[in-house]
Amino acid sequence: MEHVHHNCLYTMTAQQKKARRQQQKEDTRRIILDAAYVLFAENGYAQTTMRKLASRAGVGLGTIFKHFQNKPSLLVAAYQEDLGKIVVDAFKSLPEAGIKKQLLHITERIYGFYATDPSFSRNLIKEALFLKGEHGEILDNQLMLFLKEIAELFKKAVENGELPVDTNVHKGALAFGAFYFSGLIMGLKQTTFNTEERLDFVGTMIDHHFFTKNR
Amino acid sequence: MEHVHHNCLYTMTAQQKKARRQQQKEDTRRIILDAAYVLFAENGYAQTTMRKLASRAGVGLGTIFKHFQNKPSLLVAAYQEDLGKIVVDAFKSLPEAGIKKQLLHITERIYGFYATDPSFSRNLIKEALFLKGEHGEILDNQLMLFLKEIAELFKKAVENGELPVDTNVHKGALAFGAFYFSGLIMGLKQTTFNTEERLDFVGTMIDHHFFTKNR
DNA sequence: TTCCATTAGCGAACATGTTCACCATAGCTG
DNA sequence: CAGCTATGGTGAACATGTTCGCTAATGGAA
Repeated sequence: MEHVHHNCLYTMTAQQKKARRQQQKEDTRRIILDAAYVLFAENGYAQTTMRKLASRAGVGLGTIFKHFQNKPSLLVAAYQEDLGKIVVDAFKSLPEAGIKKQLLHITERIYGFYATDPSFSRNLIKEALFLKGEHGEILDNQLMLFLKEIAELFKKAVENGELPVDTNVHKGALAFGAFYFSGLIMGLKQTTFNTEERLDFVGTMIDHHFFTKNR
Repeated sequence: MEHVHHNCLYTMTAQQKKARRQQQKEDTRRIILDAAYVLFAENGYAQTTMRKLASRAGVGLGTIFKHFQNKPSLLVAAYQEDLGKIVVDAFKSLPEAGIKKQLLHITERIYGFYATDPSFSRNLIKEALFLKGEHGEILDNQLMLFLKEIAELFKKAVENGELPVDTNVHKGALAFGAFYFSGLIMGLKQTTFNTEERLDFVGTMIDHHFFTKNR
């Protein structure tokens, strides 16, 4: 990443000039974010002091707060890209057959991420849960998109004839979301995340909710 | 509440003497807890500093930490009695007919509590979610008891013939728990808790999970 | 080019949760 | 009663997230 040199200013177009400062800001933001990602992973959330982070990123303490409202926002920002990629990957590698298999596939991928470091994941979930401000809204949007994608899977399952035609795909997605989220929280409450067990729970719930004939 | 006077020591039985110091400790704990309850309710969680609380309770700053591990524990301790009462009341005033009605009744009572001050409730849930230490375990036990009670309701519904005999009451309770919890979180994510809407969600989910004939 | 407004960058200062060494007393032991 | 131990009570000290006024440089305006 090569910075435009100061002397060249007069050769730049207006747009280039306009973009330069903004670009520099974006760069330092990136530096902070990357340093945060590493430090959080290496030393955990609480142990990663804003001062240590500033030092590691090579910026001033106050600079961090010019880019992120507070520590929780920074935590969420540092890991939402990762999580986003995992979700995208999960949807790309979807099994062809069966809505249940598909849902469990996605669940497994995401649980896998949280399972690698439960203690850290607890902090992440805790801080992300009711996060306010810019990053909170980003999270909400991602959640909304996620549910929309899930609903899409349900829609296809209905078209396949796997689910009855009167299925409300939106409600279906919400039900799955409830199972997924509860399973996640239950798993994280234990010291080690038992993915097997949690997947079994979600699978059972899906079975009962979507594939059981009652009375 | 009248304290035993120092001079009377020699007239006390061994047990009374033994109990005295412990009793005094319990008393100051109570004083702190009550002051915390009031201050949290009046000024909110973040605005209630440990110093203000110490001042209000008439104890030293350090004293608080002889009774509670940290601020989140104090928050949870201050409100888990309230919540416990609400749950007990909800079970006492249970409608006779219909498991769905019963579940929604309980849900409504609890949501009602959280709805009165969503901002505060967000803090409470956030801090209680993965709370460690003594108070975390108490919470877990209460949750377990709650689920057991719910399972009991399911069992009765099975005996009534309202639900099929092969119903797994434990799984049923967990499913309800997932709906209840998700509904709570969704509701609290909004600035004002729309109890009506959330109850509708939980009701719909219960209907679909327990009373829908699929295919 | 020169001037001006905006803002990224910065760290001292502040607020607050938490720790800890110390004190006083309860309550046991002889 | 006399001495000892354990511990409730205490606030100074500390660590850390966050704020805020300052500086310098960017980039637009005259």
